Formats: sequence, C-alpha cells, structure tokens
Amino acid sequence: MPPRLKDVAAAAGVSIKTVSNVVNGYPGVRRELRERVEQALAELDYQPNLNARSLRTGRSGLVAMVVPRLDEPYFAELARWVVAAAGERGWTVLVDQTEGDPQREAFVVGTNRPRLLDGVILSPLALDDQALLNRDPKVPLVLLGERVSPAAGADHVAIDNNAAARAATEHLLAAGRRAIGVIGSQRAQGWTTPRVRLQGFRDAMSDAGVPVRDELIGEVGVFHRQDGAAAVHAMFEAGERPEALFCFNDLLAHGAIRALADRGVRVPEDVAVVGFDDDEQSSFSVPTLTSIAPDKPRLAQLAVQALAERIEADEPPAAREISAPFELRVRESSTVRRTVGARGAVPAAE
Amino acid sequence: MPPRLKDVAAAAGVSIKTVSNVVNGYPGVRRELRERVEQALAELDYQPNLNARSLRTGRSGLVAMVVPRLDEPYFAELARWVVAAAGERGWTVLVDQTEGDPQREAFVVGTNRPRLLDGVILSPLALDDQALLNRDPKVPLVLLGERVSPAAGADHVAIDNNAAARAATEHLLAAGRRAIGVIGSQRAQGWTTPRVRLQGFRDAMSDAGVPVRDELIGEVGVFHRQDGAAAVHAMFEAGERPEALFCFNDLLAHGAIRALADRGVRVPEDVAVVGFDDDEQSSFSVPTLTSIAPDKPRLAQLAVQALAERIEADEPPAAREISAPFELRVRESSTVRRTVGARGAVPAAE
DNA sequence: TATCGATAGAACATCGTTGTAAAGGCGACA
DNA sequence: TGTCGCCTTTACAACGATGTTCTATCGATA
Repeated sequence: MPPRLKDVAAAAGVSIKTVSNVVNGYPGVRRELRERVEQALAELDYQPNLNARSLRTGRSGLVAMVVPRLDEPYFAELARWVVAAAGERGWTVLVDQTEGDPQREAFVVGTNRPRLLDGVILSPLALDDQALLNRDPKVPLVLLGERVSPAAGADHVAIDNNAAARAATEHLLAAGRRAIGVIGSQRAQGWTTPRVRLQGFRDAMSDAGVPVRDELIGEVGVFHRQDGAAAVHAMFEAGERPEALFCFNDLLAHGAIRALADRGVRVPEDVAVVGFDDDEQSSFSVPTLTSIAPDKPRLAQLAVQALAERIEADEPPAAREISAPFELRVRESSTVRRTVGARGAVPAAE
Repeated sequence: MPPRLKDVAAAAGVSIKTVSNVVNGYPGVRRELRERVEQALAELDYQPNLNARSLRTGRSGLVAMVVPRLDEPYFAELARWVVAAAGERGWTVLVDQTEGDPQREAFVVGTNRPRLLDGVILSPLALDDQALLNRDPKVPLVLLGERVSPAAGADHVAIDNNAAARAATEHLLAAGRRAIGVIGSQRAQGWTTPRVRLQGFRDAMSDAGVPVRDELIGEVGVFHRQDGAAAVHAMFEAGERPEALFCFNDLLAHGAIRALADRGVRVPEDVAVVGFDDDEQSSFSVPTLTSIAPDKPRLAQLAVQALAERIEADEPPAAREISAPFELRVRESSTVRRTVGARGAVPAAE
C-alpha cells in the first residue's frame, strides 16, 4: 500500500532505477529529471522499504545493544548514550536484555540474530571466553565493560578498573580510614570485573602498608541494592566494624547505606562509603554518594566508533583494547558531613 | 555466505519449498522427508534471513518501545517488562528515546519507521492530539502512560491517575497532615498526566474539607531530581512551610528529600513525602519513600497484548482505554521514623 | 557530414523467502 | 486394467530495492 519506487517512477515518467539513483544521491541524473523525480517523491511521500534495501545490500542500519538488565541505572544510562551516539550515524538501536544468563549472552554473539543486525555492542556479565571463541566471527562485536579474553576477536571498551579501584581506596586512606572493607566480591563466579576491582583495592592497601582483613571482603551474588544491604548486615552480624566500605557499584552502595541506616550507623561519621558508576541518583541520595564516574558518553561513543570500524572493514581487524577516562567524584558519603541546617551546594547537574 | 534454503534443499535432495515448509512447521510433509530436511538444517546450522522473510510476508517480528529517556528509572523498569512480555510472543523490541521532543514523538507515530516495525508502544510526554491525528493509521500503536485524546485511534494503557493521586493525598491527610503541597505541576505545558494527578490531589483535599494553598503547588519543568530539589528550595525561600509534599514521580521526590536535607528539614518528622512510580531505589533510600506503585509487569503485558490484537486485526479496532492496578506502598518518608538504632524490617524484595 | 566518445537512462537479474498453482505419485474403485 | 482423486512435492512468480549491462542520445571533432 505504501508507495514504491515503481509508483514514483510511474508518476515521474522515468524508470525505477533513475528514481533509485535520485533517492541515493547518485550523480549522473540530469537536473531536470532529478527535479521531476524529487517532486514525485515528495508528493507520494515515498519511504524506502528497509527490508528490501537491506536484503539487497546486506546492511540493515540496525545494531543491538545488549545489557544484563535495563533497569540497572548504569546500563540504562549507558544505553541512553549508545542510542544517541548510534543515532548520529543513522543507526537504529535494538536493546536487549540477557538477565545475566550465560546462555542468552552466548546466543547473542553466537548467531547473528538471523542477519538482522549489522553489529552488536554487548555488556556481558557471565560470558566466558569459551562462548566468545565459539561465536560467529562474522558478527561485528564490541564488548563494553566486562573484560573477556582479548583473544576472542572483539574490541573491548572500558575504563581502567584497577586504577579506578585504587583511586577509590586511596581516597578513603587519605581520609584517615584504615579498617576498609569492600562490598561486591564474587569469588563464586569467574567474572573479571569484581576481580579486577578487588585487586585494585588490594594494591592500594598494600602500597599504603595497611593490611586487608578477609572478614571485610563482602561477597555478593549480584550487584543489586539488596545484595549490598545483605552483605553489610552479614558483616556487622559477624561482629565486624569497618570504618569505610568501597562498594563495587552504586546500587550496592545504596543498599549498604540503607543497611547502615537500619543499624543506626552514621555515614560518613562512622563509616565512609564509596561507590562505582556514578549513577544520577548518587548526586541526590542522603547522604550523597562519593563514586567513581566513568565517562559514559565517551564510553558509548568509543564503542559505537569501534563497531563502525568493524562493520566497514572487509577483514575483521585485530581485537583492540580501548580505554575511556574516569574520575572520582567526592561527595558527602566519604567526607565529614556538613553542619545540619546549612544549605549545601546544589549538586552538579549532570 | 550463511546457508540459505537453497543450500539446505541441495543437501537434503529436496526442493526449496519443502525445506521452507519444514522450517515453518507446515503439515503435509512426509515424515521421512521431514527428518532428512531437519538433519540437513541442523548440519548446516540454518538461520532464516529475516529481511527476506519480512519482505515477503510483511511482518518483521519487530516492535518499538519508545520512551522519553531510558535513564529514567520508571521507563527503564517499564522497558524491561515490555521487552520480557514481547519476548514471550517471539517479538524483538527496539527501544528508542525521544528526549521528550514533540517532533521525535510525532515522527515515531507519523511514519512507520520505513516498514521495519510491526507496531509501536509509545510513552509520550509532549505528543498532542494533533500529531496523533496526523499519524499513519496503518501503524498499530499503543500508548502507555500519558493519556491523549481517545479519538486518535490508539489504545491507551495506564493506571487510574486520578484515583492514585487521591490515594496518595488521603494517606497524607490520614496521617494528620494539613498543609500539603505538591511538586510536579506543569501549568506551562499542556500535558495531561500532571493535570490529572493535580486534580486527584484537589479532589481529595476538597473531599476532606482542607483548603489548597496555591503557594504550595510546586511547578517544575520536567520530572527529574533536580527539578524536585529546585521546587522545594523555591517554596521554602518564599517562606512556605508545608507539612507534607506529594511528588508526581519518585525522581522529583528524591530531589525534594535531598533539598529538605540540605535545609535541615527532617523527613518525615517535619515534612512527609510521597512519590509516584515506586522506583526500586525508593525501597532503599534514606528515608525509604512512600510511593504509588503501578503494576508495571501488568502494564507491560497489557500493552503488548493490546498491540498484538491490533497487529493481527485486519481492520483497526476502536480505540480502547485499558486500566492496570496500582497500590500505595507506605514507607518511612510518610510515617513516623522508627527509633534510631533499631533494626528495621528488611525492605520487601521486589 | 560521418564517426567517435561520453554520458543519461532503461532493462534485467538478483538478494532469500513464501504463496500459488500445477505436476507427480499412489491407492482405490469400477 | 484403466481412470479418478487425493496427497505430497515441485516450479514459478513475487515482495521492493539495487548493481550490472546494454542502448540511446547528444555534442564535438575530423
């Protein structure tokens, strides 16, 4: 029912191919004809059929952004920037969620969602090297966040997690805290992000000559608020009294702060808390949360750019390791709370 | 390069169409042949080319979920449920953001993203009736959330905003608060959601015989945290001292609570706060936030179902008004705070 | 004026799939 | 044994777009 090239061609009195040439901006169409065709295009309100075009050309202009869960603020914010960056290239983004299921992640990279996608940006949680090696090497793939083996032929875009964890820890040390714990270790799973962050923490503690107490390494199942709260309760019920907690993401930190409030423990007076991701909420929570802020727009832009290069390349290029900057945003949760009643600075608008 | 029906047919020694029949589960293929074909399918790891299929059938299995911003928790949670509900129907969801731009919203409904989509679920912010009337009536459309004119030939799925606002207000009245304000009025824009919620508030106040003071109607530009904070600061700087604030979404409420903390005003002792949307954060904030909780999984399911019915119908059915349940979740921000030091109940896991 | 070259436009095949219609095989009945 | 009819399978066209090849037209030059 919608107009086709054929209809436009009939209206303008030219061949189908000439209309196609006009639509695609090819040179070599006489001005007079071009104008006639353009008028017909406008009159019929022609819209190309993308399925037909992509069947013919092999390009769909569609890329997938795959995250564990859309309702985790970090991924939602990241997705927002990826959609924006992809839009600038004329791409449309299809967002999918894996719920952290390894099978679904493997599916995403293993089969080119039947030829519908030009490429995939994946934020894996559970994906292991094996699944990546089994993947279809024809699907341009960029990993955003979690590191997997660099041998897998996919670019990897992330911040330097070790350096970021060190920065967070050094900040707490500089504030005079010694009994520093972490929330977010995941010994059970083989995932790399928590491992790298934990290593950064240990490095900083070791450099400062402060011992790490294993009892202050809080284990979690996943990185959600309730896991952060549960880890804090477990730690305190075991009799531990940390002076500071470095949480491996902001959700864990908010859960931890909530649990501390439930126990009547003051933040930051009794326990300083630092998070990771700098979710927007962290600028508004009570107390506001000190956090590692990855440059999300830049991460998204780099991922989209890397994907574009892979899509356009004839031969799959070698896997690259691409790094984005981060910064530590110091807020109330790790500093001495300002006097109650004083009007604080308005949190920086993001 | 990937195998086509043609390749499978050659491998199995049958015609292309027979393979197609097997792939699509049509009856009337002899068992022996079917098994031979299935084996060939498995050996070649055949995946149908969706572009070709959809060019031929006119169905793509792709629907769009269009929201203002993915990083607003309410929309992110909703999107999560929509993706899940659509997945059960075998659909893939393409998530897009309008940033609240009326032109982009109009574009979404005005042109069938060149024939790529089977349908659209739209959470509009700024869309007006005019744009809806101009839309392409061929694109199955379901509106999720904001109400627009029912004449526009699109189904509308939402909770009863007036009743929800009344429930929130009555809860504050029942707690003995009288000087109740709202945060989230948007007189400038013509959007309906804030208008309906404001009306529900006025209705409840009027029913209770409590006067509404215009100075306590907080205007905002958009529904973000910083707007909630700014509205509170403006209200207090004008010398107002409300006993309670009904915020039109949770982001506004979190911003408001932050602003109250900056001013040394206690929540809920001095000011009770109620939000709307029941974002996950609201179960963990300090204080936890009382909020209207729309049944999001149900909203998503109803929207997907309504869309499916529209897609399958030959004639566009009449526009329907579909309602989902909500409930008021009472938490710390509107009740007397429990004694500091006591261990509170663990927030209900979602 | 005749020939050549360059350029604009058209005809055709093709991408991978599925609907339609026709062909093929088989058993049953007369 | 011949014919009819049913059921399975095949051949063909079509969805809408684009790359390739070929033809027609025009102006310029000898």
